Amino acid sequence: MSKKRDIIDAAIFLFAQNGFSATPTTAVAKKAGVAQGLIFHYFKTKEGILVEIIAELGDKYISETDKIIANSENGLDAIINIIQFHFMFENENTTELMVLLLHDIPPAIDSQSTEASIVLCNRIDQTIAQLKECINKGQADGSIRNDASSESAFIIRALLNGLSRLHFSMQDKPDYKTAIFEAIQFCRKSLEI
Amino acid sequence: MSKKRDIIDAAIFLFAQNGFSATPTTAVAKKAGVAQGLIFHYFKTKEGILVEIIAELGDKYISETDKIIANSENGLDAIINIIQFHFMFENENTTELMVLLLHDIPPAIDSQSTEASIVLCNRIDQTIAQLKECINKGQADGSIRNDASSESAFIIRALLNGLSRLHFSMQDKPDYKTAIFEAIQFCRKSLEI
Amino acid sequence: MSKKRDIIDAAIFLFAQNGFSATPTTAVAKKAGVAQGLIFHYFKTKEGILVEIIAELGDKYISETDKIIANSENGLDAIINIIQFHFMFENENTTELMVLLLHDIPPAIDSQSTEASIVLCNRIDQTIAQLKECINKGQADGSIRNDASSESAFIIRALLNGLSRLHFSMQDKPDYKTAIFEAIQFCRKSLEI
Amino acid sequence: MSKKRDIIDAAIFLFAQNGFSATPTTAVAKKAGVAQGLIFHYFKTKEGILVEIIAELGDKYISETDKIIANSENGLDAIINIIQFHFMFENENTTELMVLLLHDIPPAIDSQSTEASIVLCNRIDQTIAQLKECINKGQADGSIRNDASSESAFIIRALLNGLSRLHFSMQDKPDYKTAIFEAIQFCRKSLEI
DNA sequence: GATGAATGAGTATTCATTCAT
DNA sequence: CATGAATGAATACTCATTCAT
Repeated sequence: MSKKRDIIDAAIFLFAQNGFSATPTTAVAKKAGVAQGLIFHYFKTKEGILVEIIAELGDKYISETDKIIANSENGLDAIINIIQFHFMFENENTTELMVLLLHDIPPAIDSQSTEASIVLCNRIDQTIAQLKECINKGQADGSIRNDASSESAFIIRALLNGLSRLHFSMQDKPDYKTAIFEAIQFCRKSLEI
Repeated sequence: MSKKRDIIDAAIFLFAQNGFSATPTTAVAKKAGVAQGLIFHYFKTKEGILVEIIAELGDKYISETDKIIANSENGLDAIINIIQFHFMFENENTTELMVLLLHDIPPAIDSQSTEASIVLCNRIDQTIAQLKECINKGQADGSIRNDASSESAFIIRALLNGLSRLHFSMQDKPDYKTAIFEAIQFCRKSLEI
Repeated sequence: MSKKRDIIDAAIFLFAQNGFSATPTTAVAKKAGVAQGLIFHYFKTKEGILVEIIAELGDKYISETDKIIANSENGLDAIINIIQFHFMFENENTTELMVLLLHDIPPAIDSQSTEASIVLCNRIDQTIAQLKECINKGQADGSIRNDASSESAFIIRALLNGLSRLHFSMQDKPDYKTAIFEAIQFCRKSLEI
Repeated sequence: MSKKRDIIDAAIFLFAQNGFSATPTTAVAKKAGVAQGLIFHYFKTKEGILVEIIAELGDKYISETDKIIANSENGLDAIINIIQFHFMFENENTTELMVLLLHDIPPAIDSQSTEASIVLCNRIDQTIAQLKECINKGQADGSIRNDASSESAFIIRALLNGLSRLHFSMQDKPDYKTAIFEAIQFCRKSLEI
């Protein structure tokens, strides 16, 4: 199973660096130190590697945030903790996350949806559902104001993904630590009673 | 110059639908009703089309927001108006904007930056600079609280881009009008005194 | 007629530098400072330029050698003078001659002969005929030994063209002046009584 | 390795017939009976085929002439034998040699040198070095006159290449057997004491 | 499991040539 | 005579994928 792992790791590195479609399977095989054919033994298609990367990282993210929600005092606290976790996660899984957020999969629109984009959207959907759950919980436990709509979950997800994307792609990044702190304040002020 | 326009329009449509790298220049030529060679007469490379699309739409966005800033009462008002404009712009230029936000340009990292990604980052930088200007103005005119850092500009940009991206790529979109309203509230609560 | 001349001069330079097939007509037009279309106004095809270059230089060479033959004392003297002239000509028309000798025209074999190769072979044939004439004359006037066959003309032509080719294409050229002197001695010893 | 051989053989035939740049790789693949992609599996570029052809034939020529030199009685004898060998070699490897001598490689001048031209010049250099060696040996063993300069090696090479070129490209070839005999006499008279 | 030869469809780009102006 | 937009056929090279070993 070690060689399969080598292939995935090589793919993460190369997809993050050059993009999915600009990375040939020959390059992945070379970096992984295996024959090109072995890739298609483990993954039916090139996209199969991407799907596995997305699912793996997405599931890891979701299971971690699940724990965070379970361990938080109330709904608002859970959201704050998720935001903090997001940036820690981004920091520890920069390369992998770049594959998810900067990947070049055709949009899942017009029935053209690819398997990778379906899996990715599914994982994002789950994170939005988690945030919604937190908002509902927070409104129940009194930590989040009642007029906050559940659409806020969508907004927070957009904010987090958008920040990571900007972080990855911009050369002139602002003071990122401050930005993270600001992001938390941003959400807190918007949600708390 | 009409044929050049036809090529750009065809490219916008196809890049938005299938992604940049999944769109062959033959398809662009066919849709534009011109010979394939003409594409390379006007644009040196396939990426040249993308660069022109990005620059064109980016400049349009920036010049509009410039006007909005000039016509707003104060700093906070300007930001609110920019957010509203953003969604109107997204609505009126959905296809073009999908090219900018969903296109598959390799990340501008590791010196691998492509011309398209450079041009795109440059335009995003300008929009961030505009937002910073609004924050500074708002703090001067008393419409924005003094402890709001200029990193908020980065956050608002991330929020807007993130929302449009989610909007484009997710199947189960939430009630978007509410989301827009929420986004404005989100920012207002976070910035106003 | 000045622009036609500009086209020919540009073509000579570029064909010599990059080879005929590696030189696009756009490059010729650009260097000549004319529109690409004008090339096809003066020359029906790209090969037409090459044909004109070959014919022009070939005819110049032949008419000069004709004069040399007429002015030489005897057959052997004529050949020696032609050899000397050849190297002077090579020196004064280096670029043009490179087009003739290094050009990449498909071989005139298997009925695939191109117009350019026909014109070139025709000119070479004429120079061989001139040398044959000199040998015959030399045998008549007693300056060339009788057992020298008329195939020597073929050999001398091969020697001259071969030397120029080597001269053009080799980096480590030997002392060329000595080589020229040697070439003359080479022929003299072989032909004279 | 058989398919690689098929590709080379097909390329030799087609390059000789139509010239290098006028031969598409599709034609080579078709004639070789392989998929076009296989060409680029074995040779990185189209020119790679040419390089291999040149190196292969050049090395064969050089190793044969090395043997001839070793087996010759003296320096002059070695040169005479090399000349005879050259024409036998030309006869037995006509097609391959046409690729070397008629191919359309841009001149190795102005730093524009292609890999093929570098390899070719290198092989020609080696044959010149061999001839020089023979002249030196001949002057030592008394078979070649002392006032023959080592530039004669350059001249003999020019003569042989020039003769083969003329032979390949001219329609009206003279009695070639006589020409060979003459060429030998030509050199002998010029070199021997 | 693992290799790498072999395939063949795909694709950006080039370029001679035409033609309306 | 002169331009340069427009054409369309040609072509080197890429690359995911298959398969015999």
